[in-house]
Amino acid sequence: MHFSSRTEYGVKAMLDLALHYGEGPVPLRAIAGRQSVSEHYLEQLMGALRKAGLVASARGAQGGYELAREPGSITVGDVVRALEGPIAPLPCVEEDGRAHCDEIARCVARTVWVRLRSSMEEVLDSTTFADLCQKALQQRNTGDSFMYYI
Amino acid sequence: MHFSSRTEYGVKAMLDLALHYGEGPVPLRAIAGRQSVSEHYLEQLMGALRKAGLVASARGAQGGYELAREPGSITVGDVVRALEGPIAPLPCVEEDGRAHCDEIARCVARTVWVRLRSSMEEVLDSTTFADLCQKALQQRNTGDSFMYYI
DNA sequence: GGAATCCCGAGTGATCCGCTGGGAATTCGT
DNA sequence: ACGAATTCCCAGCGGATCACTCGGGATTCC
Repeated sequence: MHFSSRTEYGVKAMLDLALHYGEGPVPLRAIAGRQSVSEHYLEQLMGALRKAGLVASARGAQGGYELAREPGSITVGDVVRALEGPIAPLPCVEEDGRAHCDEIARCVARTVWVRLRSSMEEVLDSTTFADLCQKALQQRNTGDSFMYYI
Repeated sequence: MHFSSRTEYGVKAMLDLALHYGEGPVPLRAIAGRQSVSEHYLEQLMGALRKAGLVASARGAQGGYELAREPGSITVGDVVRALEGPIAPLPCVEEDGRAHCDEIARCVARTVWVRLRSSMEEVLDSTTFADLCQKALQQRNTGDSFMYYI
């Protein structure tokens, strides 16, 4: 049970953008280099993030990506949903109605998955990229060796 | 991001066994029938659960499976780990040391995954099959139409 | 015009999932 | 002793998804 690495890379990229928020568009090449991810692969993820309205893109020379809103209003959950689909440990507890299981009303096992989903959403939706930025800067200031995200 | 249906079926099967705890071995066929799962497929899952020490098996006629311990001492987390491996949203936050990422100490994104893992474990490890049994019986008593698990 | 970008779709090898099949070993009832 | 009921084990398999790569088109700045 893992999120795919799309999500891992996507969150890293978004954090990178958050750390450069307000400085104009950041080209993919720069992000890919800092995060050691294939530029071409990252491109696909950014496409999804753009369609989800989380990043804005500028084409042409001096173009690139930037956050579509301020870091404090974008959560990790937003990114996960954009890249991975609805957050749900099993199909039968996805939020959109499609049941996929006709025993929903009286399925006892399902109560566990519902609680699990809530608890996952609580963590993911309560963490914004502003929070992560702050943590990153803190880490940089306490002279903690070297900062990964420049 | 879903658990595989191994887990879904496995939890249902374990709950079935829990509801028949103390009545001697339950044959696979009975479980498979009640839970509408392929008997042969369920067999594989039970193999994993047996190796994890969660169920005991009796071969031959009148054989079958039963919980290896009392329902109150087996959690949903136990079953998930037996069928799905360590609970971790990303490989880099698996409990056994294997890092897979050399930036662990200063990777800010990782803190989110760690918190997520904890929160998932908290839910899964705090739910025992005795709890689920109780919920199932409650539901049966409140005349809630019909009980799925007989 | 030319370089730097984003944009898009197609292809690919590996891996896993969900399931099926066949058959051996074990145990119980008669 | 026999046969039915069961667990056990291994092997295969079609489809899906993942993590990429490749190639090329469109756009924008200098």
